[in-house]
Amino acid sequence: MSNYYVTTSIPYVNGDPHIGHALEFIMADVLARSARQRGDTVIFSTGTDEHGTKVAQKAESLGKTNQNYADEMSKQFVTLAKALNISNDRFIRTTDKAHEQRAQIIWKALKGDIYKAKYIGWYDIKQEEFVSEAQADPARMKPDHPQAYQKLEEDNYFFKLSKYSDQIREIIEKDQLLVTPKTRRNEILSLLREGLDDISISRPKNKLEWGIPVPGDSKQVMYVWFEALMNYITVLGYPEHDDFKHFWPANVQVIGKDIIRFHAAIWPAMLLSLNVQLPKQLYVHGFITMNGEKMSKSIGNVVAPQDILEKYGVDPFRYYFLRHIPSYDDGDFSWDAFEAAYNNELANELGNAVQRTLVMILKYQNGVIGDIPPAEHDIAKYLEALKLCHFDRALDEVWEQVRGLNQYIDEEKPWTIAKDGDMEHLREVLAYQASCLLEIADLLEPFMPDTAVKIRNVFTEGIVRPMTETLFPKTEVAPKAE
RNA sequence: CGCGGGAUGGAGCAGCGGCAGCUCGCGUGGCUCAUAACCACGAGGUCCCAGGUUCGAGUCCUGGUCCCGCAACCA
Repeated sequence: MSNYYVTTSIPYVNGDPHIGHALEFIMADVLARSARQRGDTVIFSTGTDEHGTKVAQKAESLGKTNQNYADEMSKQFVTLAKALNISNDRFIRTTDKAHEQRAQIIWKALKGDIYKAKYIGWYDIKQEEFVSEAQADPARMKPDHPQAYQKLEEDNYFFKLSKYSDQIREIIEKDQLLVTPKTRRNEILSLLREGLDDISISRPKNKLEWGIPVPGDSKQVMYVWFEALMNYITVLGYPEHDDFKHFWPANVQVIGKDIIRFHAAIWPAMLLSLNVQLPKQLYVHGFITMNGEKMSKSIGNVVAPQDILEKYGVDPFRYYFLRHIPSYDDGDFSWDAFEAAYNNELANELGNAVQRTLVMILKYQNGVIGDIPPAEHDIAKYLEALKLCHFDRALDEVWEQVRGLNQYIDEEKPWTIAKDGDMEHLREVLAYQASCLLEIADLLEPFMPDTAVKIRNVFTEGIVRPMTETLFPKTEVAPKAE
């Protein structure tokens, strides 16, 4: 029995929650539920990232105050998490007073690696932001261009990231910070081999006031990324709270592939500078495409998580994204693929296995199961997959059992046994079926918690309790699905 | 030659030196307990291209083509 701490990255609130956020939520949720299932004490934290330029701009364009806008958006993410049956214990907002205060404590603790310098770069006057050398349009660097950039300099605080390149590289090479999957590990290692440069970690207040004030400098606010990363420990009450002492370092931090750099370079450097342990594992998931295309508002192919949830319900949603989006790669969503998975795998294979077992016990034994010996299949591969965040493979393993059960029923032919009148043998066969389903329910628990409960309700206590409704009703038209 | 990843039957993936495999879809047959569900069998692949190493290469090496991600202020 140990403590287990898992986090998601905290979504930036400049847009509505999308499928990618949902994916990350449910993946982390599987880890949390699975840890609880094996008896660990778990803290599962998620939240929202709410400061910075984009949020301020968005709020302004909507005629709202920054805080009001952030409040509304944050609420949407809370709603999504609820709708997805996410079992998070904490929900941190970077505008929480506690976070702001602790961020300032952290800043002070990092003092030794922070210095003030001038940032010089091309500045886009209209957009009110610096443009990186790589992204800048060369034509606009010439002064006679109508929208010419300005060469501008401003005071910034910098963090000595460069100092930590080698140390972080070694830690990742030794898998003390395990980066999963391997390809992501390679990616970050090559980045670290090139060496990291120091990063700017503040903004002048006269350009952007929507941020946490830099302690001791009323003219600067913290750069949003730098401060957002701190949420993983501020939520535990760094530095003095017991939760921090007992639950840090995190067992797994779940992130998307677009933010590896921040989590496998900047964040570890901050922790090293604080003299705090690094998380044990960083799991990096991919992106979801829609019918093979990138989802974007301009293409107009964005599917909101709510659309799917309304039509099919939570567990099928969780199931599809955990099994059919490759855990180590990008994946695709299409209504066709979703429906196929729903009908074949959930309704036909699993739902029907429950149904036929249930009906036979009712029909042949008046609902009495009798003694149920525990079915003990080898779940080593399932556990291994789960440990490696290979959610898709873990579910493949569960379906091996579902399929195995259907084969078993077909081979034993309980209906024939019933006709032949060998009631004791029949009882053994049916009890074994029930036992398999109970085991499947256990394995499914982290992935489809509601379904697991429903299956257990039917078969526990030696007597069948029929379901009030079909487990996964099949239908083409929008079902009120379970 | 900035860095990293990928290219395997209609779709999604596994295999990483020894007869090319899995799931879905498709076809045929079987069964009847069941959500027209279940089970069995079958068709379908020059494993991106060109060279090379090897008795033997999706699997290793070299070169090329195409796709994807990252590339110090966008979180």
